[in-house]
Amino acid sequence: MVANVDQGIPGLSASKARLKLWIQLLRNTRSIETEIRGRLRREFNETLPRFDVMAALYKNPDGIMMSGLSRVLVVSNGNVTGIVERLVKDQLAVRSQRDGDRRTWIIRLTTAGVEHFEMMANLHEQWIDELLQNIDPDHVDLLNTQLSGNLKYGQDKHD
Amino acid sequence: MVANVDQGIPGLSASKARLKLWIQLLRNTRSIETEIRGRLRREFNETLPRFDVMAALYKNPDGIMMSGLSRVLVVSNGNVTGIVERLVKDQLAVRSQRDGDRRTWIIRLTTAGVEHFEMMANLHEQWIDELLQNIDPDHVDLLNTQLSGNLKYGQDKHD
DNA sequence: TATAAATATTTTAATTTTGAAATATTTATA
DNA sequence: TATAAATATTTCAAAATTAAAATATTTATA
Repeated sequence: MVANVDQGIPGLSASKARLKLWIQLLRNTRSIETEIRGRLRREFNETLPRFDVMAALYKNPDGIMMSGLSRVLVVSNGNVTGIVERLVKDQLAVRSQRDGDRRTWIIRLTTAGVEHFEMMANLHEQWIDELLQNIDPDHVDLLNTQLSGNLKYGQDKHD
Repeated sequence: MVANVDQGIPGLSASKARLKLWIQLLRNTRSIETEIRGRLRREFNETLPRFDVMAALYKNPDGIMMSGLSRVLVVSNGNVTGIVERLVKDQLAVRSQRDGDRRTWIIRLTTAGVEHFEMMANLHEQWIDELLQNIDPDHVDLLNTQLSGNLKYGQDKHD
């Protein structure tokens, strides 16, 4: 057990205080995600994971590899396979093979996919703006810096 | 589209800046969750959702209802049913009926469950302490306040 | 007291998610 | 050039997750 010094909250060690705030952070972000998920379903009959993949594809009009999606969305490879499969089946995305590298797939939104995403994107941005109204962007920025500071592990590449 | 005023980041409207930071926040928290999930599996052959449920049960030695677990963990009712079922099967938790209300179940950790959780809890707390080393607790606290400020929707109760 | 509304939970079907193993391909090295 | 190592992706089985519907019970109300 870590020594009970340097405590910002009376009676709690620094590590316990950090743990508590971390749990609250997860809870709060999950609440907002739940709200967004419900609105996507009710307004557009769309799921959050599909929306997230489409957003990543929209940001990459020249296409992005499966592993790129996995990296920027911080989900497993196999997960991306399933979601993209369904988007392709719905003709919202296409897979193509390039590069002379026959292992890699390049994923793009179709015209219908772009239309579908743009139809949702404006309202989605307004929702985030509404739900995070109280947030000071500078604080989030700082916290993001602090959060990513210890990620010697996973993916923290820019977009 | 929201007017392009009050911009903290050049070229980005306030809502776009907020959206971008929100996505980064989700990505960073997810990276840390992924790391914790992997360590739990490798060190203890345990999953994160099960650990989270056990943590909530440990904090409530007098028991907590299924709906209470659902609320504090911000997951659906049906989800809790499945996880608790597996914990009960493994004899780490028990369900009991009290209150004179035959709809409700009170869930508790068994002695084995308490032992199992305590065995993991210290190391888990160290992991969080390590992974969030760069985090200023005051900033997380402030951000939590800001995040929960707009949650007229979901659950933001204490505990 | 019936009946309706509210509450607590489980069930169900579909999707999401993970980690590990398998497959295919490319790159590096002996 | 073989062979090994690395890379990219899919497949697989199990668990997690959701939303909606179903079930059971309690509480409120006419």
